[in-house]
Amino acid sequence: MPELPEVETMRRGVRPLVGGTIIEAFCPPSHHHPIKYRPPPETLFPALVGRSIRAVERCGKRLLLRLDNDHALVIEPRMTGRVSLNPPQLPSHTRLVLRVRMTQPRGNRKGAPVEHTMIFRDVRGLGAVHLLDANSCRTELGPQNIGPDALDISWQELRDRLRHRKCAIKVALLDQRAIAGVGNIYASEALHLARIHPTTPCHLISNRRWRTLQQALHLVLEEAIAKQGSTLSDGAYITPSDEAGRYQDEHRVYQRTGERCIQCRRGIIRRIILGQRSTFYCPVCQPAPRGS
DNA sequence: CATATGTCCTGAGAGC
DNA sequence: TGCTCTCAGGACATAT
Repeated sequence: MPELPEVETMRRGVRPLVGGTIIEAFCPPSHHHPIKYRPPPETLFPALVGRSIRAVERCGKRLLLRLDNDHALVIEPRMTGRVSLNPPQLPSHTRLVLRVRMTQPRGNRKGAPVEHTMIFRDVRGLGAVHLLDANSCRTELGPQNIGPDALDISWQELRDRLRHRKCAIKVALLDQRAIAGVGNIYASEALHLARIHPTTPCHLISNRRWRTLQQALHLVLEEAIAKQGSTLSDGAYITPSDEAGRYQDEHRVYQRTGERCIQCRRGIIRRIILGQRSTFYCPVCQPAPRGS
């Protein structure tokens, strides 16, 4: 499931498209249910042709291609969406194909045209592709809907945004309006590193622990980016160059139910359900909050 | 406003 | 072997 590190890996992989011009955009014919396109495909795809790509950015768990007309092509991978650059052939469940011609090929004095193909593929089809104008970008990706990026947020801001809540800290970390980029994997991982029990109510967390949690989030996310994200047993996530991520091997608790904790070497990792999502923790490192 | 629940979707795996 | 069932969870809509 692409979270911040996986989408950041996508962003870095797709960076070679910057400066190129989109010469073709389409979705190959298929029998599967269409994903959510906005505007609908018959408007969206033609609107992309002829546009050049100014920048490739990440907004929380979304990938943004900034275009030369102040629009942005926003790709939301959600559960099983992934991008590939120059795939050998079009795989099943391909939802978008962009052919991009590089206008100024680097290190190529003869100027032979260089082309790239970027595809967005989404097996379960829960993802979305949006073409937003400048105004929609400001509102839909603005602070009303997307909180500060998890890599940029200070511990004080994290605290101030969550400390009034009574819900479990694990649930709060998944709220993209409070803090952007954290998903189910990295919420469990960061809480374990910070030694905070996932059910701890936000309003019971001390200043010292908010700071520890922010540092843990930062560390875990940076570690995961360095390993190009986590490819789980379902294999849903893969890097743009079709390599598996390697951070799943470094997971401290996620999908490690029954294993011995590598941090304290005593606890046995447990799995519970919080907010309808699997949550993993070590009962020794992360003692239950008082009164539960 | 905060929080809880239902919905979408497909393929993998379990169980019979 | 082949069928049916359950499960995975990010974002959003709707309800409380």
